[in-house]
Amino acid sequence: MRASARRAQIEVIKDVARRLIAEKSVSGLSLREISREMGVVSSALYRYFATRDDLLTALILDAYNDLGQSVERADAKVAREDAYARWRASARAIRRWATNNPHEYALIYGTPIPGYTAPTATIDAASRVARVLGAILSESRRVDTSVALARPAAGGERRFLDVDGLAAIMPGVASEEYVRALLAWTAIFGFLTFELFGQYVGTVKNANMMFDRVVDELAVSLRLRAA
Amino acid sequence: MRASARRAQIEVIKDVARRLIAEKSVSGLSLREISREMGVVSSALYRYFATRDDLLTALILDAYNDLGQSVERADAKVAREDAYARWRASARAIRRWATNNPHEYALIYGTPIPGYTAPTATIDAASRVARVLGAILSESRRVDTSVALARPAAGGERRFLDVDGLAAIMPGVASEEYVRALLAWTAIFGFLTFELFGQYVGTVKNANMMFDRVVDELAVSLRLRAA
DNA sequence: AAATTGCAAGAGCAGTGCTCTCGTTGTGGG
DNA sequence: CCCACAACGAGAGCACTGCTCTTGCAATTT
Repeated sequence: MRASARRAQIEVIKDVARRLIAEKSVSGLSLREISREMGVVSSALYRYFATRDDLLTALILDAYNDLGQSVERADAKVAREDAYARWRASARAIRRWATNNPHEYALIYGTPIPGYTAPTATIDAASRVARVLGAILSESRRVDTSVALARPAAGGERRFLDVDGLAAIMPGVASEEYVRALLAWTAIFGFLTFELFGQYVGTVKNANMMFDRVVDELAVSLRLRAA
Repeated sequence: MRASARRAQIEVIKDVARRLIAEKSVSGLSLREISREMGVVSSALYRYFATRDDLLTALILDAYNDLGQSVERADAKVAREDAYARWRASARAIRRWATNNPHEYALIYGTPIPGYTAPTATIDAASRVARVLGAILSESRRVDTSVALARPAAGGERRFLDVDGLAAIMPGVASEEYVRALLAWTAIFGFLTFELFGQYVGTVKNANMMFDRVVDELAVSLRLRAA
């Protein structure tokens, strides 16, 4: 009974923190304000989070899992064999989550907190999105084994990539494609970072449409879609 | 005489601030510590910067210009007509600057400061890099007018892009190429953000080599280089 | 019923950004 | 030349922050 009360209290703290982050920003989040909102004294919070960064770490973990779950669900709604539709739906789910939760996006994809050593649990949660994208690519190759490599590279990927880790995320995908796969992943989040952080001001007027174009362009590059 | 002393003092403040940002982080930058380093009382700094954010804005402006100048110089060293070499040199210059000044990179490409309205002067400085990349693409099209558009799109770019602004940055480039051009720009910085903010842990082992591969991939996409 | 453990309260410390007032000192116009 | 003005640094102070420590109460365990 006491343990569940504790878990509930932790959820309350995180919820209030999320609300305050949404109102102000992450830098404007203060434990004292959370405690004031909760009608409790600030030192009480330290029973649940030893430090402000610990609270932020918990929020980061939740954010990664929330995003990951959103993308997994979006992907699951599409016919398994339609790789392009899955790719598009997943990418759009990422953007939808990011634009709906810009501050939490900033929390996980923005400037890291000074002591930027990510706990392993965080890395695990962070990979959920990558796993979805990897699975789409992987299964598309299983369906259509005829896709010829446009530019069969030298294959020295082991020198600069963690080939084993990547093979686990997208089994069956030729290592010559890893660069393009990572580039697509990077481009998706690079786009959102640029959009949300204001770098597109003066160039992109309708980020929604532009995003779809970029997603299509990347789909071509990944050969999930014909040019 | 007094005006120059004032300018000098401003430079000292910014230099100390840059050093402290490099040591700790931008969030760990405090005016009081700057003042202590300078052997002056903290309120004295307010004669030069009305607010902490004003100081940061000044540092952001300097960072954009420093990066822009680095890239301009790198591009200038390469034979004008060799578009691919210029592209690669410029991209490498961006990465070199970013890895040499990670905290200043975070300052300009990381999570924006709460009051995230960028002054116009900042936007101007920020576009210096884009102008270099645009010029490379633009002049490459002037040299080789035979490049056929791989996928002549519907041409409705006006609906989601600031076509006029983009045309000013890369004159002579067909608007059907704008998406790919913006994508390349986005990918470069997306890569650096992922690299510097730790998202590549567990996948990319040698970011240096991977970056070159990505730059080549983008060069192909921009048709600055044959596949 | 007694002992232990979890918890909130409150005071307090060192630090922050920022404001205000007060002498001092350099500078330009009459 | 000298004086009024403006710029400047010093210092005190306000409201805020994260975090620590002690105290007393309440719930759980033994």
